[in-house]
Amino acid sequence: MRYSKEHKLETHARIVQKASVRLREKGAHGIGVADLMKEAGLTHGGFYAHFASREQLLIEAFTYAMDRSTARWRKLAADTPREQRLALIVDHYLSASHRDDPGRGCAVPALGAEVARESTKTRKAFAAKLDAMIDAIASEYVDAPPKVARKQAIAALATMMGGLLMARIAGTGELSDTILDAGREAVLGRAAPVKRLGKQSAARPAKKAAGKSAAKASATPKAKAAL
Amino acid sequence: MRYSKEHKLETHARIVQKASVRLREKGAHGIGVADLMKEAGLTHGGFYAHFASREQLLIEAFTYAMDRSTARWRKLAADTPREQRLALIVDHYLSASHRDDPGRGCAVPALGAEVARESTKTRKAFAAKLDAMIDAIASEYVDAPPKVARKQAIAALATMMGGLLMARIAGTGELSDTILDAGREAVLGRAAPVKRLGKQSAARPAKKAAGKSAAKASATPKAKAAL
DNA sequence: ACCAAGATATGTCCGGGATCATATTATGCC
DNA sequence: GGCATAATATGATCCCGGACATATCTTGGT
Repeated sequence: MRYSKEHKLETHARIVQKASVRLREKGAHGIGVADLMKEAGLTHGGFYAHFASREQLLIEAFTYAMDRSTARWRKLAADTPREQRLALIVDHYLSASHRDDPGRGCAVPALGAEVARESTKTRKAFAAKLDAMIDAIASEYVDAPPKVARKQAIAALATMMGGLLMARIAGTGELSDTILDAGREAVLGRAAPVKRLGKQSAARPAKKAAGKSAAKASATPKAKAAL
Repeated sequence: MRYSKEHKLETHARIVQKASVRLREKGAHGIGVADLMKEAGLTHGGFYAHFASREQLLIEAFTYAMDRSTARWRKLAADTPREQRLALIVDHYLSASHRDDPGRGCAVPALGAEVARESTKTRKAFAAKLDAMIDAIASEYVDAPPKVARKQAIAALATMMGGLLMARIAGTGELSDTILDAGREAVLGRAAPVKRLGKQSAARPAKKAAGKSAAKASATPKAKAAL
């Protein structure tokens, strides 16, 4: 072969990476093939030498973005004492910087709804990565049986993703910050993350943090539904 | 005036309503002006007699969809004993029928991410309705101080919206149903809803951990329309 | 240095969508 | 019934995006 062995692979990877950023920023249909190629320093013509279709790029870019998030969490967990892992992840996830930088953030709040409308093939590829995400978080709920841990992980992720989505809709003002706070508190069960800025409110019923399984014991008649 | 006073108003409203359904189904950019007009039984030409721009229709359609959801919750609450209200709303929200019928469902999981990328004007209009949604749910947390109630409402909504989004990504299989379950349990503090809602996706035993303390039973009657 | 294969660029086709200008149709008042 | 006017339809324009056919450039081996 004339070109260096990895030349095309590198170019391909670069297209995917840059596309994954711009797609998260502008939406699955918010940017065209020509502009995506330009992001990688190329023109639109060579596109079909790399991808069978635009959809194929979408799949690769989505997959890449999801893998990056999951890998980041696993790495963060590996470098952190167990009791702090979940808090660290959640604090990063429900932060203003994540809210304000969708291009480098989780693909689910940014692209999930659009993915749900794409072809089955695309949706399933994405769903598989969502499943991996769930597993990564579930592995933090070590003291619960696998099925319970997965449900807890799902609940935590749902709150995180829904919270980030809501915060982005709200923009950057007070409501948005309150949403981020409320989400963190709900997931972490009012435990104070190491580096909270302010806004640490009164006691709330214990949540479903890494504690025992369901722990519905507290039987709080009213304030229930802490999550 | 030649035409009956409300003729145009009715047409306008019909366009908005039909559009709000199709937009939730196909995304904010997934359907064009011509097809949206066709939905209302018209052709595309008259569009600009009703709306200054496509964006204006989006704003009206989004607003309409959000108002409908909020109004439905308030009505549901008014017709239900206090202890069951939240459970009823959540059970409807995190149901297979809501998941499978985005056109009649909550606009946030369906359109939120796209709205966050629209013009400030559009986003703010949507955010205002999100705020109203939060208030509607917060009014169920009657025994907490207003600020706490709002945070609890935000957390509940985040879990609901994130859960529905995740469930739609997962499709209609077992993972998807597990996500709906996990979300309900998280929001309602592990109480199992008495029965599933109307149309069930795949045949699956809905008998999940129903053992523990029955915090709040939720006798959900049949339901069809979504939230 | 040369050159063939591979990688990228140029240019085009086709379809679709937003917008608007103009034509047609429907309505209710005289 | 006829007419002025409002509501809707027809048709055209302009632009953008995906796909692809073809041309040009780049590179490593000779």
